Amino acid sequence: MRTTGARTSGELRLHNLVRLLRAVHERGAQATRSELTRDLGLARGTAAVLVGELINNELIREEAAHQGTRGRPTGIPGPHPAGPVALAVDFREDLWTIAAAELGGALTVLDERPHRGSLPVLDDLTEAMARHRTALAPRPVATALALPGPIRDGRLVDIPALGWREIDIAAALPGVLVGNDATLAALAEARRGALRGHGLGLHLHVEFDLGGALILNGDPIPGARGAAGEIGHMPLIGGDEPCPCGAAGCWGNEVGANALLRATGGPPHDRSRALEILASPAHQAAVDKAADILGIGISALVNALDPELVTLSGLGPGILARSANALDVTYRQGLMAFRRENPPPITPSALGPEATLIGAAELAFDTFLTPQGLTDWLTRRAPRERS
Amino acid sequence: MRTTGARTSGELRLHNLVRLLRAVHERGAQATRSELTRDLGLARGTAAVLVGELINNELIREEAAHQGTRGRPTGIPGPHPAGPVALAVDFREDLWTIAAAELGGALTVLDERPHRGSLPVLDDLTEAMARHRTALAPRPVATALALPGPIRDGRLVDIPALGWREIDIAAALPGVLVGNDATLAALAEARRGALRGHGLGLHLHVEFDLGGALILNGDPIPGARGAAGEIGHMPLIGGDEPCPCGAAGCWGNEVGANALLRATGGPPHDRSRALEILASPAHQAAVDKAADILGIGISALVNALDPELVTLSGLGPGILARSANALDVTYRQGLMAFRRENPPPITPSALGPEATLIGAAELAFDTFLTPQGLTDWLTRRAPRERS
DNA sequence: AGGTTTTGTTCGCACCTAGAACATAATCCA
DNA sequence: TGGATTATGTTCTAGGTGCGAACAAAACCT
Repeated sequence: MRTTGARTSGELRLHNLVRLLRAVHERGAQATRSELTRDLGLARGTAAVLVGELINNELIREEAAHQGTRGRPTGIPGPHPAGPVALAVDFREDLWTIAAAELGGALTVLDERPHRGSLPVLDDLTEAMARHRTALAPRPVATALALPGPIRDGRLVDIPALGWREIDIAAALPGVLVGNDATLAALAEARRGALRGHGLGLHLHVEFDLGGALILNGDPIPGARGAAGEIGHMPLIGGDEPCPCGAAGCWGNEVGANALLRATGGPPHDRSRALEILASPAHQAAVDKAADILGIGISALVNALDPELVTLSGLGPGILARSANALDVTYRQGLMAFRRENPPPITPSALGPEATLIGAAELAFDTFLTPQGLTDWLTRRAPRERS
Repeated sequence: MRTTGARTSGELRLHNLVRLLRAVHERGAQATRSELTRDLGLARGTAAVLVGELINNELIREEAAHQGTRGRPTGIPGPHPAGPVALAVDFREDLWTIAAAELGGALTVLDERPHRGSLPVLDDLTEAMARHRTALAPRPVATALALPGPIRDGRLVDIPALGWREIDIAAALPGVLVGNDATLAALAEARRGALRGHGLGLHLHVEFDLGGALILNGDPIPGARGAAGEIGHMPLIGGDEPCPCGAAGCWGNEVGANALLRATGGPPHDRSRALEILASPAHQAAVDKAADILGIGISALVNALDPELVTLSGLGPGILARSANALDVTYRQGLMAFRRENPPPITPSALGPEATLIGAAELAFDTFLTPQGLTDWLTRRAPRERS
């Protein structure tokens, strides 16, 4: 739970509204009102009042539950057709996607366009975002953008594959939350994937680079400057190979798409060819090598951080599918002896390629599903409604 | 803040009592009632009721504040002479110490005894703990024990230097909270040291081994099996040197007391000689070497985790004092380029050798300064008092 | 069709905190 | 030295909240 706690009887109501709305969202708009009432420890009467207030304010709407059980039928609180939506944007090296998420997490792709990576693409993106925002008005409550590179202080972005350096994204897209793609994939996994319900988990996102995040109780550990998750930049494999990041010997370089392309003698920055390599039996050795290194790195992180579970997204599941054995050997070898009898499992993401968008939507809703966010919504529509 | 939030108007009172008591403790029993009232956002009337209730239940007592300001004088809520205490035990390889901490953190050493490390020492310790607990009854509310080795699931302890393997400490000392010494030193630093007030910090504790913890908002990130903090067991320095932990190439082996002893040709497990080496100019090279490795390791952790600040305790401050330059060179070299312009500072602990005890006391009080802990205290004394 | 079960609805009650009005005790200043 | 000022403690009322009991409703079971 991320609620900070009420102090006055007035805040109590607000906090319980947030708790209820959050529970609806977290459970994918699947839970019945009676389940929510029980799980949140509310009296039935209180729950009725809270649900009513959310419905009155167009935050949720209650639909009949499918029957089959005894007793008076209950309802399923779900997204209101005029209710809040989060805008989620996934900006990849070759393509951007805009989607809208409603309460519960259901995603609708609104727009998708390939691009060449020249800077003016940001203008196109800004225009498209503004267009969708006004088209959906007043429903959008927050917008979040995923970017494939380190982000400092929520502003400055480097995207190595496009040659972008220190782009001030906050100036280009004011009011938009930004996050690293790997961190957001991790967030998605924490909320709606294999990490859900676990206390401490480690998620790795393999693309051109290797990124990831440590997840604690459903939230990624945020770096001081917003640049955590650069988990690939540790010298875990000996060697002094210089890394584009400026350090040397970074293990992440030997795992991602570029490593596969390099090992098989192709040009860099070609994601589709990397996928082919992963799919083709001819390149088993290159994939095995990446899996080797991945195992070494994960073992080191597990030793240091002791997660319950490790999940992989991006190219990770492909590597796992092709070279599980190679990975497992180096993984176990690198573990401290006492961890070997029951090591944290390494599992593929449960979410597929939309993980990053899902994570961005969660990030956006996180700012809304708070006492402040809810207050804004309620006061904004106070003038109109009064029933 | 670690309060989870009230749900009912009844819980509200309890949560506000906890918030107030926690604030008293966190601020070292230095804050005045009017400061606490403001900082917690309470009405003066409410604060009066809460303070009164805490006083009535012998949790705090209010003393006159030193004057000098205008207006009606306020009081300083501090520990009650019959109020709760936490028992903190530091078990080192050669010595154990028992101390009592009162609200606000003031520590009194109750007992201290050198030992040889044979297993019956646990019986002596148990006896001493029981004796002090009954002598102070009914004040002790929790006991926490710091141990110099990894702890699994809060039960099984390995202490390499003593040859202890898989000792079931929960069976030997039922009802006692146990924690790794490095993790508890980190906790102390987070609550009452240099990490206080920072969001994300990294603390390293250098003794025979190298341990530490990542601190988020005042709390160490807890490992899934209680065995996080084994941060020294990553292969960051090349080489295949086997480590007693079962893995190979662990950087922590080249930093601690054993590394210094090895480099200068002495027998292992001699802490006082390690301190001499640190103090003697004749062994500058050995200390420089340890500092080198420490810099490498810290840079890798900073790249991956992005802390605001790195703190060192145990032998760390000594290494820093002697070889700050050597450390700084490898530290900067290992950082990603964009982190170099403003890298997180590396500072010595502000707490000295008592850090581990302080951390144990904080751990114990953490279980008391909760709605549950407070309820237990209040109901326990309900039969007697009623004023 | 009547009994059973589960849930929604209504309402009185106990509890909490805010805030206003007043009391108190220190400093400041003439 | 004594009144003005200021900040804080104390007291009390009002508004708001959730709980829980009693009742109503709507499904399933036999």
